[in-house]
Amino acid sequence: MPRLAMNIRTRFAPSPTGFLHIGGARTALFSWAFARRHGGSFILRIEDTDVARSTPEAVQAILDGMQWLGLAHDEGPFYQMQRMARYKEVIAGMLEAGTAYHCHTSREELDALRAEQEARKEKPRYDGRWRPEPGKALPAAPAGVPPVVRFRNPLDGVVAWDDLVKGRIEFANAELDDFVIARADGTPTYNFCVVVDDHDMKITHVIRGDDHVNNTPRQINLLRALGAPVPEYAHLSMILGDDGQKLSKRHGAVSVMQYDDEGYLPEAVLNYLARLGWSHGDDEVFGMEQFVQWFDLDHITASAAQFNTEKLNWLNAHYLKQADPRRLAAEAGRRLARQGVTLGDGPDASRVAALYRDRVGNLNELADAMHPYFSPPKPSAELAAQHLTEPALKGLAALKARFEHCAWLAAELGQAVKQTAAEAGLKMPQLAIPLRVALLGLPQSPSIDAVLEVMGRERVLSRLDRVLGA
RNA sequence: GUCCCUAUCGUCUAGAGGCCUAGGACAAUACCCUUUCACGGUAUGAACCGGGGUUCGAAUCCCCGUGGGGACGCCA
Repeated sequence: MPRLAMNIRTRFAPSPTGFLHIGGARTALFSWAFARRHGGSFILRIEDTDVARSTPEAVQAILDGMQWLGLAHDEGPFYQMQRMARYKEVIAGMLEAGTAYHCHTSREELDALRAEQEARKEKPRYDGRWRPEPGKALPAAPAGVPPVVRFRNPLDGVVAWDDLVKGRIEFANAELDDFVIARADGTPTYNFCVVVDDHDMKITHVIRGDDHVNNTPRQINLLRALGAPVPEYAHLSMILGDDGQKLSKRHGAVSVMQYDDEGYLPEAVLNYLARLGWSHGDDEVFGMEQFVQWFDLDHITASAAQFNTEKLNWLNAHYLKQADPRRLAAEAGRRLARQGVTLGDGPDASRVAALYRDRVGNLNELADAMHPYFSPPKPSAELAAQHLTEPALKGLAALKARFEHCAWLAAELGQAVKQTAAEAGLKMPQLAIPLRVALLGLPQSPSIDAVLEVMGRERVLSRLDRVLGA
């Protein structure tokens, strides 16, 4: 494969106008995996030429999101605003070579032009009125209107490329207009910077969102005008929200960091994203190491995919079940601390976490489940009335006596509960549930013997005292 | 409006002309396990957008239609 011989270089190039959302995260994941898969380099580039909308907070949010996901870049982050000198140099060269020209059309004129074209049901585009042609008389440049620089796009022929996910795509040059590459204030625009950067950074594979398909022919023409090689392109279709609607800042698009807040494990989010629009036969559950070995651009779906929170939840639960209890205890501890609960003088948090990791769907639920172990429970009046009845309390008293000198091991403790129930003429649930309410303030819990063992004799006895009124 | 992309169970998808009476996963339903609640296990229902071609044969190729999406900025 020639692909193995060349040094694969991919990039993720977000604009810092908001948080890193799920669609961006998947684009980053695929670019990262492709570079990793081929032993290449993954570059992070911040496209901040829109000075009005870019913010340092957004840059940080993107960096945080990438870090949380564990998508490390090999080069960068590069900031376009720091590459101004280079862009201006290229623009000057193009002006010199005649592949770009000054255009003095005002915004008002452009608006009028667009309105006319729309009225005629045509595709709105610049009409080339300032485009120099042999034998064409250009109007006199109006004074006081700083010109923009436009790219001189070929008039006819077609631009085509073999998109690595969508197959061959062709555009007639007649559909394209002479787009602005530098604003009146001299700052370069997106389509221009991308081309210069991708070229300078020797990007071999441009993996990006579907919404850039229409920019690609312009960028290819620009690349040709610059005498630069054209990279491979892979356009990823978009991700729709859970409701099938497209994601936008005001509808459904959430920061990847929100998944952290909601108790998702990064490996679950990553695994979910990997399977959203890409597949490896029937494989569903796999870690990043495996993903990198399998990943290719041939098995990416060309159509849009709908986000499915339920499947993400299932993967999250799956990863929770096999996560290291110490890590889970730390994560739950972080969350409990926010509620003012410390793990300090409670039972072994790792053991508690181990008791619950296969019963909860996310870290917040885990924290909730662990909560009663670390702060005294307060059974509601309803629960008390329902379960802490006269016969149940008698049973609990008997149980307490037994617990005082019973060996503190799950098997023994389970036996103790069974025997006490039998002696008190109670069925197992008739004693086990009141016991749960007494210890945890809840009628449900993991196996009662395991709960007892983890909680420890002292804590069990004192909690029993509380309900027995001793 | 113009251009571009796209179309398999509710959802994510397998499928690259015969292996498909279309497979897997999530979700759903039922049952089992069980000291509670979960977990887990087993089973069931559920799809090739429509119409034309091409071919001995089409979910797979082509065309048209329809649905969905994207783009049409001195945003990225």
